[in-house]
Amino acid sequence: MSVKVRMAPSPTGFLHIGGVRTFLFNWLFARQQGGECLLRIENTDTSREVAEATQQIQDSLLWVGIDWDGPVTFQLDTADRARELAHELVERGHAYEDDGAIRFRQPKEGTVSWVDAVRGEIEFRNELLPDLVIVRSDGRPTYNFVSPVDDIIDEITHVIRGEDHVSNTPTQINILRALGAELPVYAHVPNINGDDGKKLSKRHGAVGVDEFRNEGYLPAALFNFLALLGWSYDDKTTIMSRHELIERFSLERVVPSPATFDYKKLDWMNGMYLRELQPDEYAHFLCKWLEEQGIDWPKDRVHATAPLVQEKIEKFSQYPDFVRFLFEEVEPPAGLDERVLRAAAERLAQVEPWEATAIEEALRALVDELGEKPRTAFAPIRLAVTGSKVSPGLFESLELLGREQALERLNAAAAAA
RNA sequence: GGCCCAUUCGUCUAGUGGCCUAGGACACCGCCCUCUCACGGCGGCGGCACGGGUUCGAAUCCCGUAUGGGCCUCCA
Repeated sequence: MSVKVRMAPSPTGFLHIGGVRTFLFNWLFARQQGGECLLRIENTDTSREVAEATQQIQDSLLWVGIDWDGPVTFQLDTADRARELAHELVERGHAYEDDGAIRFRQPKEGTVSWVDAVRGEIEFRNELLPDLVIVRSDGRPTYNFVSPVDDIIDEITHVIRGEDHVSNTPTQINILRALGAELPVYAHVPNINGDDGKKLSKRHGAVGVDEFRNEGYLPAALFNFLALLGWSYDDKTTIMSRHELIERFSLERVVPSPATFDYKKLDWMNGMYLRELQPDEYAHFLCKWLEEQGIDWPKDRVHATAPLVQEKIEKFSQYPDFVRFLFEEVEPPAGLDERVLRAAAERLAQVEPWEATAIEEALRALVDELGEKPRTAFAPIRLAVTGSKVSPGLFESLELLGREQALERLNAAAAAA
């Protein structure tokens, strides 16, 4: 039998990064098994539905690189069928009416158990399970009923979901049995926490996919990072392509304990991905990001800066401040070494051609003649030209800035000294 | 409170009874490289929650305790 899984977000808001990780495991498993991965929006509780959410969820998944098979389906679409089945259960004594609602009748003795693909055997005593409402008094079926019903309809073979569903599982199994259906394989993946051990939320940092996008992370890096939260390939492999991840993923290697989201490690990994990009790809992604952020800097100049920053930043949000001096005026501090600045201006006026290598040669010779150390002599020049103590390579920066502006800034800073 | 789950360096993890005086990665610290910042290289710090068993031998198996988390809604 071919594998079929489903990603089942509820449209109550933007897609949470923890949800993305759970969906990623579904997706990886399906793709690896050559199976199908469905997207089902669990909108049974219409009162909590947020209008934009459905579209936003799809955009977010696609951005990260997670797609699905067939059309997007909605839990509400099978409400009629669920209601029918509920009434059948009533007729057969597996459910009963209660104040206009319908409650599922749990078995009164024995246990329900299953072998969870990530946690092993889990067992509950039936007598402790409450008879839950499966159809509300207004006729709308509830999640815990429609979900297993949809799994039957969709012929889901593996239910891979967050560990917060563990305690729903015995009830869903009892419902499936009462309905005479076969059980899927269950795999409950661990939660993702913030650094205080509590559920990941706003106060820990970014949690919505959009926020990661705005910070300038590469989808491929986030994808790789998320895959490693609760899963590993072996004892030393960290960077893996989408293709490798698909090939190597397995539910057996998913750990049962919750993970903490480590933003610093994500930054490092994103830097790795950024550095491995071809220069033109890098520039392309960078331009796209700038456009999304509404930063309107000349494209050709942005392209020219790409090789200067590629080794130096780990996410695009660090880009604007790093190269701002090439696009806007600078305000260097007063009191820089006037002697060095004037000498540099004078020397740079002569440099031919105006290219990084020639500029470097000239400045190094000058530093030597002045009897200065490179590190001390280049500091005021950098400050005068870029307005900052931290910048891309000085010579490349000068080349890009252009002679005219470079001299202007050098002289202005000298005058202020 | 009840039920269920979890517990290896600060963090992500490797580890399925001897290969472990516990391996890798991020972070942190130091050194090297160096025009700043990064990158890269080298080195360092740092962990099996605790207590009992089982066994010739336990991070690995069992029991208990502690801690953390999830669920207990006519939410999903």
